[in-house]
Formats: sequence, C-alpha cells, structure tokens
Amino acid sequence: MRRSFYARPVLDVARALIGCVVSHDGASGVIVETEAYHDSEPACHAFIGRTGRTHTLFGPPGYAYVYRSYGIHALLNAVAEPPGVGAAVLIRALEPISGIDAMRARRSLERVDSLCSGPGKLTQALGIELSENGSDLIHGPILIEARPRRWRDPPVTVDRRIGITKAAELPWRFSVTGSRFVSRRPAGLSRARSDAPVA
DNA sequence: CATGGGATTGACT
DNA sequence: GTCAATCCCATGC
Repeated sequence: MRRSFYARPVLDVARALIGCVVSHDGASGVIVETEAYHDSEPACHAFIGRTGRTHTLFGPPGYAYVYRSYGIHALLNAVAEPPGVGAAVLIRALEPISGIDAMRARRSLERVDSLCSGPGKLTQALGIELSENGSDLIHGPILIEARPRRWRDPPVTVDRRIGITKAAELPWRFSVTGSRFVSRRPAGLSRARSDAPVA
C-alpha cells in the first residue's frame, strides 16, 4: 500500500482499511474493525497537542502509533492525514488468516474467533510491542497490505466508538457487517448474521 | 517527585 | 452484570 493511502481524511482511511491485511512476526489477519481518531475531538490523544506521547500522531502518515492501554495492553494505530494533523486509525479486530498456531501460542487460547477480537488481543496475537511505536507500516516489521480479492468490497457497518467517555456520540467505528471476529457486535444487530465472509 | 486517568481484558457473581 | 490488574504519560506542586 502506498503512503498516499494514509494521507487522506482519517474517516476515509478507517473505512478503507477494512478488508486489508496486517501481518507481523509470522502471523496475519484481515482487518474487520477500526475506529478513527482526530485531533479536533477530545477522545483523540492528539487533542492536547504535540507532546512526547503524541509525537507520532502528528508525524507523516503510514506509520504505527503504538501505546500502552491500562498498563497492560499495546494498542495499534495507523497514522493518517498529512504531517501536522494528529490523526490515526485504531485497529480493533482481525479475522486470522495465517500463523494461527503462533497466535494461539502467544494468546494461550485455542478459539480462532477470540484470538484477535479486540485491540489488545490482536497485538498480543501478532507479537506487536510498544517498541514498534513510530515504525513504518509500508516496509515493516508491521505490514499493512491491500485487500485480498475476496475482501474487495466487504459490507461495512458504521456506529459509535467503544470504551471512551469523551465524544462518544461520534459514529466513527467501522466493522464488517455480521463478522464474528469483531470485538463487540454493533448495537441493533444482536441477531447473528451469516452473510459475512468466512475463513 | 506524586498523582490520576485511561482507545482493555479476563475472571467472577 | 461487576471489578481488579498494571504502567505510561501529562500535569501540578
């Protein structure tokens, strides 16, 4: 994927990343859930401006913003928009494709649909660590690549972001409609659907 | 230097 | 449904 892919409005990038493939350290998965964050709204770390922590967010697009959440989990974001704008897409869930046994080992867990069904889970499954903050998503070691053919036009549901208290009303979460690999089913879709792509 | 707050998860009632 | 774990970072004294 080219760097220009990320140099667009963060909502476009969040939507376009659905169906793309993330790979790292012998494992990969299709992105089935994302959220957008932008320095104009208070849920975004970059809202407070440039600090040591938000440096990466204001840098050039197509790089990883990795930070520690609740002292425990590393969360992976893709920096978006031109340099000077603090914006990123949080990768919230993957459908595992390859290296599933490596994921199982790193997660100490068997069930494939629980391996990457949350932002902290997928970084653990892929072995992504805090030290990879600022690394290039185009050349690796964390790689994000274009959609496989069968993921060309996945049905996408838009709803509100999860786990935040500020700007919680914004509909900036994107997920593959009906996927069993997402972190939480969107509100109003409590009935399971079976029309989503399956591994 | 001390403090408080999380873009979460898994275990438990 | 509730709740604790755990640590980095921004802020304030």
